[in-house]
Amino acid sequence: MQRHLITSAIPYINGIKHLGNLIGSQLPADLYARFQRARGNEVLFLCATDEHGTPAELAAAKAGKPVAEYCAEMHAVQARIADGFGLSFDHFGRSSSPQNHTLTQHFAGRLADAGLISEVSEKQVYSNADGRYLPDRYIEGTCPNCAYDKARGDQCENCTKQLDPTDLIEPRSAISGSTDLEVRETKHLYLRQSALKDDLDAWIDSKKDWPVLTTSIAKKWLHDGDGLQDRGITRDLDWGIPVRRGDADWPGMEGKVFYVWFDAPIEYIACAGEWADAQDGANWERWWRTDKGADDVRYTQFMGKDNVPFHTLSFPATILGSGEPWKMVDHLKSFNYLNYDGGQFSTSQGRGIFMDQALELLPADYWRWWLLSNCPETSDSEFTWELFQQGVNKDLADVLGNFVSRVTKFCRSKFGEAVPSGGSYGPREDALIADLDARVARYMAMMEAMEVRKSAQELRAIWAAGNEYLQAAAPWSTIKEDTDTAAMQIRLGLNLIGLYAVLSSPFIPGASKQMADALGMADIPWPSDIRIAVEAIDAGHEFSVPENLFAKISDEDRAGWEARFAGIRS
RNA sequence: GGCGCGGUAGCUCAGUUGGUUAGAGCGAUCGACUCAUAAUCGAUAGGUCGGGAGUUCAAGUCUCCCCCACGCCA
Repeated sequence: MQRHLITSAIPYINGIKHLGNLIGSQLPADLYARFQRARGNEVLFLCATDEHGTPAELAAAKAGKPVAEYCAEMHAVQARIADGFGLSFDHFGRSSSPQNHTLTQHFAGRLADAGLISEVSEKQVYSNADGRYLPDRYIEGTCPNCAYDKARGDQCENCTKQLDPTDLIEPRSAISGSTDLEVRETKHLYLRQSALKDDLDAWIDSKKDWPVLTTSIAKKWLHDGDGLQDRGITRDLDWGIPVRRGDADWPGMEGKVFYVWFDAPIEYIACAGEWADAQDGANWERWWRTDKGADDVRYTQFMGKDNVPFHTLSFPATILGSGEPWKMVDHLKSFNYLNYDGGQFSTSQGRGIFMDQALELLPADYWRWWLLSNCPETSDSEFTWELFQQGVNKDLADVLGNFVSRVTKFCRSKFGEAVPSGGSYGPREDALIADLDARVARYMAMMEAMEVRKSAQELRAIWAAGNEYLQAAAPWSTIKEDTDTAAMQIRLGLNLIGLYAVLSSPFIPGASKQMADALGMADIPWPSDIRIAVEAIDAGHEFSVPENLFAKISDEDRAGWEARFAGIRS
């Protein structure tokens, strides 16, 4: 039995994610986790909310709530929606957990002991009215170059000139609008990633099977310009993990917190601790420590392309630098973006379809199937309502759903609601079994390789094979002169439904369960031999005719949704 | 402006280390069937593989130049 540690990039806390976010990491990660579990492998699938940083504070302020309370509420909302989409996390944690506080401080301490942390003095703008330091993008003013009056502290959007906050004319806080600002000298910690550059480079070079998208991004950061830059890992904020050196105070760092990008990936590890504590003390180190049983673990990360640098460089630098035997990622699967109707999905602009809205329209399986079968793997891909309607109607309703209908309804009308007996498989059935054998092998190879679109394509072909068989066997004709043969043909059809239920479960868990339930089969094992699998349900076994598994999306629905989601979310 | 990823049938996309008549699904057209959610099955049509030059016995697949779209950065 293999052991798979699987993590999805952790979604930020400030709001409900859109479908682009979903297909960019959580959904393919879930597909892989479900596949590995179905095959009988041991899986620990972890995800969490990323809760620290200025955007969380601002979102909380906008909602009129203390930030801790806001995060707790939004975490519950995201957890509920994730559940609605069937995302099968073993634990959905929080980067603000006590476990992550301890672990983040631990890593910082180890890195400092290893000489990989440097202290740097910086000048930052402090807002007296807001009672806090303002990062560059939270300072606005008039551009000295073009007189644009909404230039940000780091750059003028109008003339693209780079700026320092002190360059701005009449600078003001973007949060409160206050002009009561002053420049203060403040000390910060930097992670000396540059010292680990060669180690990281060698590590990346050892990953021959990673997608080009992944390695090319990592290589660019390693070698571009002056090479990998050191990175500030602390901030002058209230909300976050207090800067401590292990369990000791860190002189000079009082009142500061770690930067969100330092503590967020550490949550992958801390989340296992949260999981263990929720399981009444399960052993989490056997998943994460190679000296404590994680040697045979295969660790796979899923993420959008924008997250690649942090997962290939910053986080590995943290782990390597600690000098401790933590599990490093084995395979890193990254995704491009899903676009919405000619533009981008946008959380800040409310453009596109958000996860909660999607579930109001249709069950999760519809979205899961379409998104996964159109997954943006090699390049950005496009969501349009027309493509969505076509894909769902054809693949789910016509090919799979209708197959289940025609088999079960034909059997009910001719033989009753029990698997009919009589006849035995002949050449046509042997040919189907041989075909399915090859297709299932390809399907599994594609799933193992995390080739999401190709897996979906093969699964669809497996569904279609059932219709092809039925069309050729034509039990509705056979039954006129040979009842036994017709019974055998429809018995095979019913067995195919069972096979489809288990094979499809990583993609469409809901419909898979409906199929299994209709057959009265609680637990169908993953097929190791197709011939055995299609003889699993014996004559006499009772079944029921399920409601149509998938309703078609009408042109009226599509037009209505298209109009409803054309604007921005209010 | 620099860098990155792409530009393959009407649409969405596959095309390993260069090698027989460039593939799939959808859509279209025609036919078959009638058990089924007017579903299914079969067949056909459709591409000078963004443009140009080069290397090679042979290039969608390598090299160079150019054009276009998108993204990142300064």
